[in-house]
Amino acid sequence: MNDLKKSRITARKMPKQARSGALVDAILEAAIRVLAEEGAQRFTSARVAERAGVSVGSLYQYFPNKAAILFKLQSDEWRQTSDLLQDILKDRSLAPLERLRRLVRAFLRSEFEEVAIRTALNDAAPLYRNAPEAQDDRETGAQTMREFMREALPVASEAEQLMAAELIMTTLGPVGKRFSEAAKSLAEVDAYAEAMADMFCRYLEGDLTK
Amino acid sequence: MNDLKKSRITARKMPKQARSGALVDAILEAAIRVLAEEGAQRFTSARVAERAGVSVGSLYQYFPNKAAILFKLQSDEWRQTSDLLQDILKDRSLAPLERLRRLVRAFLRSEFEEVAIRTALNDAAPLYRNAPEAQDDRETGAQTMREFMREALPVASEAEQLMAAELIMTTLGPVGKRFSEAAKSLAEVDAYAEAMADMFCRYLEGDLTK
Amino acid sequence: MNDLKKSRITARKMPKQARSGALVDAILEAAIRVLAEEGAQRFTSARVAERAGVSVGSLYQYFPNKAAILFKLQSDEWRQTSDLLQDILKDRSLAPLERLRRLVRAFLRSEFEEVAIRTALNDAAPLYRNAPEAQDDRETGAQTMREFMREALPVASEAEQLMAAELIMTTLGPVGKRFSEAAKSLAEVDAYAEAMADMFCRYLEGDLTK
Amino acid sequence: MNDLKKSRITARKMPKQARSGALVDAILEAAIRVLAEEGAQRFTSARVAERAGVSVGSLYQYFPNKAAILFKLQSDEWRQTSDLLQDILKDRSLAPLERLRRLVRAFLRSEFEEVAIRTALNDAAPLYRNAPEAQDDRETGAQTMREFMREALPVASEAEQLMAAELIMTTLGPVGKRFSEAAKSLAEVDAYAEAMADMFCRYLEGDLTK
DNA sequence: AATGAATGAGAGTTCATTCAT
DNA sequence: AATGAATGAACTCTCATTCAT
Repeated sequence: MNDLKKSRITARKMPKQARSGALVDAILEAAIRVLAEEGAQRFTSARVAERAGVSVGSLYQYFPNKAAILFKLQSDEWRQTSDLLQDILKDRSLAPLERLRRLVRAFLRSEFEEVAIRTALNDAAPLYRNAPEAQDDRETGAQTMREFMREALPVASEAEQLMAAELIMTTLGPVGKRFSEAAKSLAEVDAYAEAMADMFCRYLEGDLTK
Repeated sequence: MNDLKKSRITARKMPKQARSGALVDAILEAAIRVLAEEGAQRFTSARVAERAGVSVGSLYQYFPNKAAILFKLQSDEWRQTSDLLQDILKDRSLAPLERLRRLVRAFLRSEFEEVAIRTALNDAAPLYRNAPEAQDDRETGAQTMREFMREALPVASEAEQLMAAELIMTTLGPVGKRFSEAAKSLAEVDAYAEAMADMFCRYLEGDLTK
Repeated sequence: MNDLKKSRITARKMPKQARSGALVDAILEAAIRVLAEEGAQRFTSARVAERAGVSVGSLYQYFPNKAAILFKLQSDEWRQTSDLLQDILKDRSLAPLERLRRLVRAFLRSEFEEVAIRTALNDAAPLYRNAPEAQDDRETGAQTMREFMREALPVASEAEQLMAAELIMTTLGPVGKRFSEAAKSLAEVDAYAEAMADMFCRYLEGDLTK
Repeated sequence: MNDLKKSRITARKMPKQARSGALVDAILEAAIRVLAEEGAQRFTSARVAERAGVSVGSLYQYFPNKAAILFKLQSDEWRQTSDLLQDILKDRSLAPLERLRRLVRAFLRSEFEEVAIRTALNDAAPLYRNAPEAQDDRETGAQTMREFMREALPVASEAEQLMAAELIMTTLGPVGKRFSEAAKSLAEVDAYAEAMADMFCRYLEGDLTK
């Protein structure tokens, strides 16, 4: 494989027209299919182009290199998760811990629906991990979680709030993935979600009532 | 349990056949060095052989393919973790939750010491993951954790015990890795360990006292 | 001399439309910049078009292929040299050998000013060399030199005159280039010019006084 | 890197040794054939390997990259020229200027014999020019020429000697190439050689008798 | 006329694995 | 047993040129 000496990973062209936007979409969808059906190892630029019904040349007109495609995919995933966090954690109509419980459930379900892609994308991480922009996307979600903690743990110190946010963010991702890989049915996913949510809630209750 | 040659990451000498054992060890040590210093992407059989001071041909005499080397490494890692679990969780001289706390601490520290290898090994996972034996190694550790749960959560139902065991096993690994990647000092590692242990303990206390 | 476009043929006898003339100029200037700044290897039609602020399509409307651009550039260079030869060698107010000396000096200085382009253009020679028109441009300069020799070597045989003309024309070009590459200052360029002129003059004096 | 066997461009006397030596030779000979028959633009690693009856992989076992092959070829050329200079210029049984005349003749003839290769190799110069070792080979020949000048121009200043050496070395190469490209017969080559030699000799006589 | 998206052959290079010695 | 030369498919990426809009 190629090393990422030039980590210019942001897309080459901004899709001005519907046409190129469609092409970018076609490429990304093809990329997802290749990733899900063939795995990270067989994720090649030629294969993606072919699946997208596009020439390799076109592919490279929209993405500077293979890593950029993967990065875009991952970026979209993070945005999706970030949205989920916002939608659920900021909903003040529910008690904080209830929100957290719903988040865990929603997150695990969304992971479960896309196990194949998420796993393959994870396998491909070494290819795009070094890109500096990768951090930005994560940060948005992390921020939301920290805000949530300020609300959920009003009596805890700031350090405790930060640690709680970090611990839960860190746990949610990889553990969610593992569980959605292991689960065989939606019911099982929900069972796992319940257990994880229990763990998180009891952890936070400790800091809440101390 | 399989009759896999026992050579762990912290190389221990082989009993059986001194010669081939030494060779296998040399290869595995070289593999670790290549992995840690050059990363999963540059982990090639030629490079491993060269670092081991062995010909590629010899390498293929002891390992059927590149994946087998990685698998062995991973297998050793699991055995190490398994030993850790046994040593700590079965020590009845301490209260269960104290044992769990110590386990988390010990686990994170051991991860921290070998971040480079563990990360690279993880990156290489797609190459060896499909091997069926992979499950066996994990199972030993999981078994130990389940036994621990039976002792720690005597009043909980078996389903609850199983879920608790699975949840903690699943969390320990990837979250441990993340934290040991993020940590900059041993003190920070310990802080993370403390938080994780808190989470686990409060979770178990819930089931313990219900 | 510095500005290629000043002595360019297209600038003078541009046919059809002033507009396309401007476009051609823009392309050629961009081509020079690309050549000088990026080198022959990175001289691509896309790059030239972009630098010229023109679409690739337009580029191909004025030049049948990439080689044609390079050929035009080279052609302009030859015309420049040809003009230099005419201006200096035909100036009857000076003694022939003094004219030759001035030519050498002027030529080396002009080469020195444009080392980057000339070197890159030379590197790209394989791409345009096969064009048959290439000879024509050279011929004009060669003709001037032959006429000069008739005047400078009146007692020599025609064969000697021809050979002298060819030898000096052949030497001037590549040796001029080499020296202007090697030289670090204008003074050094002049020193080289002096030596070359000495060589030429002594050579011609031999035929002159035989 | 491997130690590359020395083979000249005219693959006359290569003592067959180890297998790898033969392979390197086969590659270099194939490279010459590709260069001469197909030109610099079609000089690709695949083509060279195929012509050598070898796999691309083997090619890359002996040369780190394409440029290295070209560089080796060029290096051999320089050694050859260097040898020629030594053999002829150091022969004290002849008068200096007679030696110079013979050198010019011999050089032009050897160029003439290998026009195709030398031209193609020159076209490929951009690919290997940047290698720092390239200078070393040139230096040997230049040194010989300087020594010759000390002998041939005993009364001239050192600066004059150096300039004469540089001027003649610089002229010999590219002008020799041009002439051998232009010449249609050996007789014509010799005629060119005579003219060049005249020029050099008259130039040196000026400094000799000043 | 002008555009620039699309093409796809072709380039250089790597590497897991084999097998004659 | 041990070696390491040899293989060649596979990979990423480039670029001259065309052609629908």
